[in-house]
Amino acid sequence: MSTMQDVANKAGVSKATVSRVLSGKGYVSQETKDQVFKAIEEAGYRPNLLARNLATSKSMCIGLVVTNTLYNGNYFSELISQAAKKLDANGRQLILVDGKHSAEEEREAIQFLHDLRCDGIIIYPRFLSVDEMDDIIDKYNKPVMVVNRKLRKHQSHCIYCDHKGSGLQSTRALIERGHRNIAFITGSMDSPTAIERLSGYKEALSAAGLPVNDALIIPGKWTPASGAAAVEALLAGGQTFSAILASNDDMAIGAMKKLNEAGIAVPADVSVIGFDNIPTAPFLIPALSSVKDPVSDMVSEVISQIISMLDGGYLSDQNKFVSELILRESVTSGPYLKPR
Amino acid sequence: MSTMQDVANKAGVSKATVSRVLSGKGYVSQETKDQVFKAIEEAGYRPNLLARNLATSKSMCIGLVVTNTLYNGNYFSELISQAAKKLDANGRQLILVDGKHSAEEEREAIQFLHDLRCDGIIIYPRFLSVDEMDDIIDKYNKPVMVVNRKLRKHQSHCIYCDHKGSGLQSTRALIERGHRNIAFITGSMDSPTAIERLSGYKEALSAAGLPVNDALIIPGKWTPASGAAAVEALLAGGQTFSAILASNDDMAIGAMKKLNEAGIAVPADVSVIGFDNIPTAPFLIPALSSVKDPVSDMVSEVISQIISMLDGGYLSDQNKFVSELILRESVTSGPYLKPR
DNA sequence: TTGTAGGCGTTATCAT
DNA sequence: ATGATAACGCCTACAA
Repeated sequence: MSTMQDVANKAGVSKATVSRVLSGKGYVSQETKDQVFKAIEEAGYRPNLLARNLATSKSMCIGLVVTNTLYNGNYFSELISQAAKKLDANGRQLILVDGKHSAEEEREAIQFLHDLRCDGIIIYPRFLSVDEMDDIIDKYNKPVMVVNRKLRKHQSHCIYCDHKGSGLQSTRALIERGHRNIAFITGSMDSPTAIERLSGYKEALSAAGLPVNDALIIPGKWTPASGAAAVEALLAGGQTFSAILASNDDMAIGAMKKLNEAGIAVPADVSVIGFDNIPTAPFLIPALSSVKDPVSDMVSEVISQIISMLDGGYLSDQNKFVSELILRESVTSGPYLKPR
Repeated sequence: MSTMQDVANKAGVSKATVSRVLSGKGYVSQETKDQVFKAIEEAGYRPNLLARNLATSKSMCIGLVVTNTLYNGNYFSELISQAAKKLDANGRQLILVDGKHSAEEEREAIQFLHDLRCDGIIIYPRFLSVDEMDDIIDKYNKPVMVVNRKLRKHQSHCIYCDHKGSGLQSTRALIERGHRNIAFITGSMDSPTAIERLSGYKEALSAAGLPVNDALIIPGKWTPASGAAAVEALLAGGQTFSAILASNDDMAIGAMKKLNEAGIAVPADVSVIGFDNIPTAPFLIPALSSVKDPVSDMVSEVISQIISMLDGGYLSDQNKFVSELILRESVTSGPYLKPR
């Protein structure tokens, strides 16, 4: 690997001059510029980014910590592609690090990014508490932004979506359309998102003066299989319900399948709403309504803010995103269903 | 940020000693070790990986170039999560770089990884020609592996899946089950994968003495919408067909939807096979057969080989993967269908 | 406009 | 067992 010194020798100038030519800063005569470029060409010279970053203590890289359990399908790919695209448009690179399966490992991932001297860090947390993240933001001297969580202290360093509100909104939509017995399939309950969606559901019921029936709340694990199992449990329990609110589309899909197998029509007999609005779902199940989780918007905003911080700008406080309920035929009122 | 020198001062030793303690190489008395650790703790010291990498010219990072058009759903997320997991198990990090929309940009992505002094590079190419990749492998002095393409020169630096073979295999399966008029929905024809799958289809027909009917070959673009459009074109053209082979599952899903809308039953009237075997598809369409693309296996193998090279090992030549045809009810022979 | 020299934070090779 | 000291390759005042 040829270095800057090699180029300098070949061009008959000093390292500093080569550096100037490359960075475009400082004055350099056109003549020497040409010589230098020629030498660069001849030497097949390529700058060593490690050395440059060390010297400047900048890396033009933004780290993203995502925890493994999220590495799933459309949601994840949209998150990543959005981040990569947006950063790239700013001449920066994305470094993706896996937060794996625990708070400790999420901490390590952040530490790694820190040790790598990333210009900024985006955390899409799974196990880390908001308080700890507030601490991390305090300690770290470069921009850190948290996605999908509302922080207590550093309110402008996070961006989130009102999951409780969307649980409330979608439940309310079902109620308004005449549903009284609405089953709810939860996500993994170690996830704040799952908890918030459930609480929105409960609150909407209470607000409408409807009872919260625990037998209609079935634990799921975000997967299609767990959605199917939930419906199976519902049917086995002989529950009466005319609608199902599943905490994500994958589970809604699993639920749909079980309903079909049981000869229960959607939406004629029962209505289903999911969350996330994955693109292929409505293609297959026109009847599936969904609450669109605004991942791309959130990621996009987070990156804008990091870049703004790096450029010495201020952070906005507009950090709460709302998700949009996309109603399809599904929510038309079905008959109260007592499965056979 | 405190440096090694700070720690050394605090502990009353030299930088070199601190370095020894940290790396575990060389002798250092237990006593000084303790002092150093204490000093590290007090100073909140964290090693600067940039400096370390510069000094060692190693980065413990492996770069992965994936082109944007692949940033899609399950296939992509499986690719990434597999890579991240496997590398992590070897104490290394994944750096994901976007190859964007052209050969030039793919080149730049590789260059970037090179300049970053990654220990190795994995290329999942889209626009780069195999010849150019052979050149790149020649020039680069660290491990480079290419996924999903068969190279001419560096046969052991690539790993690929026999897409033609799987097109052949799935077409043959349909023929064996009595289908004579098999429609084919292509992928984007600028993709070698799409071309190979199509050629497998044609070859299987010819081998069985069946005519290749161009009117049954409809161009698609990998998306569900294009799959739906393809079926629409098929129906509009009044074509007779009892089976559809779609070049991926997303298009198969779109095709299924159109068939349903047209009142054509799957598999009773027509059989459908897709490619990739995305996990939610069979959940939605039990009748959808699919050819499983062995992404995870390929990525896993590629990483093993890179790690082996880094450790001075040899490369295996077992670099051809076969995909598995997963038959569901779909391929039972349907009646020759002349759409109304 | 160009060159010199010191620094970025490590590692690694010598001595001691 | 420990300490100087020279790399690693680049940037950046400061001088010339």
